[in-house]
Amino acid sequence: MLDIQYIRDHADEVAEKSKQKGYDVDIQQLLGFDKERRELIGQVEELRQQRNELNSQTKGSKPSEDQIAKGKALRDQVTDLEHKLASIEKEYTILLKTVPNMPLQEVPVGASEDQNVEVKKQGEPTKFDFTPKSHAEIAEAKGWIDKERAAKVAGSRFAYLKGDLVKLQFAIIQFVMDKLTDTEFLDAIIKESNLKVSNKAFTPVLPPYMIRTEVYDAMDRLEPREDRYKLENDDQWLQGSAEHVLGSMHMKEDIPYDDLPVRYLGYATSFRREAGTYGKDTEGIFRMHQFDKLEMESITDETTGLDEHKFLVAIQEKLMQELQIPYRLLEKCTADIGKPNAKGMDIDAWLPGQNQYRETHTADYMTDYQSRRMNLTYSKGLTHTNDATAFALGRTMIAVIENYQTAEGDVKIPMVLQPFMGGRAEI
RNA sequence: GGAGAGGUGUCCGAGUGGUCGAAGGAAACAGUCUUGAAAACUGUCGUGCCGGCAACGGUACCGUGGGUUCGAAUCCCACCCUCUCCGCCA
Repeated sequence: MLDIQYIRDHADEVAEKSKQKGYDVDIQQLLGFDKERRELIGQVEELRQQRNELNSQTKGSKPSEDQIAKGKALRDQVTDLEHKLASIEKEYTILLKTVPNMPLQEVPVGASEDQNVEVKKQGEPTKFDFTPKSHAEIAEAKGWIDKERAAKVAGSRFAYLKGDLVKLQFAIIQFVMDKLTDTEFLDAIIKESNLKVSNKAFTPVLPPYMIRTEVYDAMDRLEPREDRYKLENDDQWLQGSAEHVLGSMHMKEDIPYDDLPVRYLGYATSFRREAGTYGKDTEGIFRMHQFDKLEMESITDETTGLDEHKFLVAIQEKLMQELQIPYRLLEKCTADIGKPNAKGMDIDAWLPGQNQYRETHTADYMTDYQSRRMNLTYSKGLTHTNDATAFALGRTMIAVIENYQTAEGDVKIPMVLQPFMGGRAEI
């Protein structure tokens, strides 16, 4: 949640920026509730004060009839006002929660993802002297993806991945894990991109795939819950991204400055209902209900947060470069960065079979210099910033398959992945 | 699934109706002493909210939510979580 004090002080700005993000929030109504709420708090606390004073007079001895009568009267008044306060507070909180985090100044204003701004293009789109196939066509020919049987077993938008495709996925995982735990690799990126960040290695994490309602909501990632999978008999959900369970890992903890940055590399199979996206992007293994991701997650302080964000993006770029996959870098516009985020970037890989760039990685930057959204507590007034970037394995695989296909229908494995594929150059 | 134990401040831990925002210890911070360090000693040391420019005042918080009472960390009810043992399963 955005801090109410920040909203009071910057009402117009908050209204304007919420709108830019696509959230039409009635700030004036919110401030009305806030005012009403504060008046009631004042009244309630005054009554409580009276009650406490009465109690401190009577302690130690039996209270007189008169004192008891007075106490009873006070109790009734307090209870009455507390009920009123509770109902106002409820409406107030509902409204407050709809206010998104504020985008940073540099985030381009835009009404949809079409207005994301291309920051750079790296590598020439792969050209073939034959007509490239899409990943779905290649996978079908190779027997790598079986959606029909998956539908029989699990329903639509699931897939069995088989054979070499599975090996490819594990190869990519191992490749990324090796790189991110290698401080020399990180050092080189820091130097190259001229960032003031630590070269601390990422800690690999296998997180739980389930998350409690309360925690999910505190992460501000629960809504819209139509897109989440709820477990019927428990107060738990299947996580929709490793970020959800990694970001909440240190909830309600103090993290000493000296421990920063905290860096995790989480691997998780993630689950989304993809409600409302029926019929869209369903070719091959796009938009599955279940997908695998490697997620980088950093917790930093307010002075290094933005550099850390740039660092995570630089890492993703470097990984793409090492895989020699052409890509473009997008600065996400206000409408696309997501409710709890302050800034975001996408890396889109070139997909020859589709003749277009498609998102493979994303980087979200959250900061709560004006918000307490995460419900995290930090030592000595530390403002936390939190970055998450996802390395979508399915999408990356698609990019590898499409960019490295041969006229014979094989796929040449990038040099960097070959050690993890048993030294094979082709599959 | 059965049985038991337990959830108190950064941590450990006391506290069974008013004198408790909460003993004691540890850690941390500042200082005295010391050439320096350790030890010892002294002091500081939770968070949210409301009001206030501030000093500060008020209020709430002892797993969560209800209840009893003039008054609840303490009594009652429900729930959640953690741990141990047994059972079952992988």
